[in-house]
Amino acid sequence: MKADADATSQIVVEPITESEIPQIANIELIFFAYRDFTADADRILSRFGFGRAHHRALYFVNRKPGMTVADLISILAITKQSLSRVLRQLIDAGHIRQIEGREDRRQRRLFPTQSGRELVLELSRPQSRRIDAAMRESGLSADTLVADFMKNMINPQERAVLANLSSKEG
Amino acid sequence: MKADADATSQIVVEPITESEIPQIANIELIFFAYRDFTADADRILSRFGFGRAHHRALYFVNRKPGMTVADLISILAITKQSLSRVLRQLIDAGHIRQIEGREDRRQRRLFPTQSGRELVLELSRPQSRRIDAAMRESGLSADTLVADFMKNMINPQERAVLANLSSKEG
DNA sequence: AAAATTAAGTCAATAGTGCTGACTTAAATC
DNA sequence: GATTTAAGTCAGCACTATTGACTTAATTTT
Repeated sequence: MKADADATSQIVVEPITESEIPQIANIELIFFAYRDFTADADRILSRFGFGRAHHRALYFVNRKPGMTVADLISILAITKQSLSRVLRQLIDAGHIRQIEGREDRRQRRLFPTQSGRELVLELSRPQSRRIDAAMRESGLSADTLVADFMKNMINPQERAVLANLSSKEG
Repeated sequence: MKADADATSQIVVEPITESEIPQIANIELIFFAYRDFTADADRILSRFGFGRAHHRALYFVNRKPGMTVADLISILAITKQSLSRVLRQLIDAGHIRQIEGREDRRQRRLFPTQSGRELVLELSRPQSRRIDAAMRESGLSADTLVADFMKNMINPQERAVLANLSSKEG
């Protein structure tokens, strides 16, 4: 008993409590939920030798066809050098094509090909189904509470970027 | 016009629609919400030269003090080799200590130190506040809808792991 | 008691994703 | 004509994670 007391001195034996971190249960749930949410797509991506970076790039190009390289770098918040490899692989695989800007010929406007569209739909479908099922099972199908909550989780200054993505204009 | 039509053949100009992917708006919101959610902790971690892997390991050791190395590997779903470096750095930094199992002396039971507890609280506080604020702003404070939704986003077979984390027994 | 299994740790090699810095090319703008 | 901008490239580095092979010590099985 004495030896045990010595060996455990300085350590903390009590788990974190809700009194210390009120949202501890939700922190954990979000961690596991996001992991499973992304795992759906990860499995499909690995068949193509792609990773999450490819998914994100392909996703936004499909969401806003005709976006420039600079647009994509901005929305992904990564560097030009980081994007280049991923973009090259997507172009080489025939999922994305670059077209010289008509107004500004320095720009390379990014468009999905038919296969790029098909791939992004294949990646998005299980994610959409998972959200849909979770909403139904939680009795949230009819309202916008999930969207409201997620919006409020995002930094206020970034919410403008989202509004732009949902808008009709390129 | 003819040149343009040729140049854009095979590409897709239309964005993804909700008729193709019903939950497209929520997919996007979840992506940005999770990014901002983790960014809070990332900033703090970088001050210590730590990454997300350290956060996750430290988190679960604080959540279930006395867990074994095997427990942690299982819950993080990573390999022993991946964990080893991260765990070593956390031990060297004095945030985690290993104590030989009393029943099974092959086991190394993991406990946070006082500094480990303080660090995990510092990392968790902004995440807890963000969730709390988002719930209040969405009018969800009073009920368990967020938790319900997140639970339903997790693969059914993994929900048992969560129940174990929340239980009183080690 | 010997053999097999288990928990943990280690060494080596590899992959994916991201970073910084420095530089080039071509086009647009001042 | 000079400067700035958009995109691309080269080189090197860091972090996180992987697989495979192996060691050590302790426990369990036979």
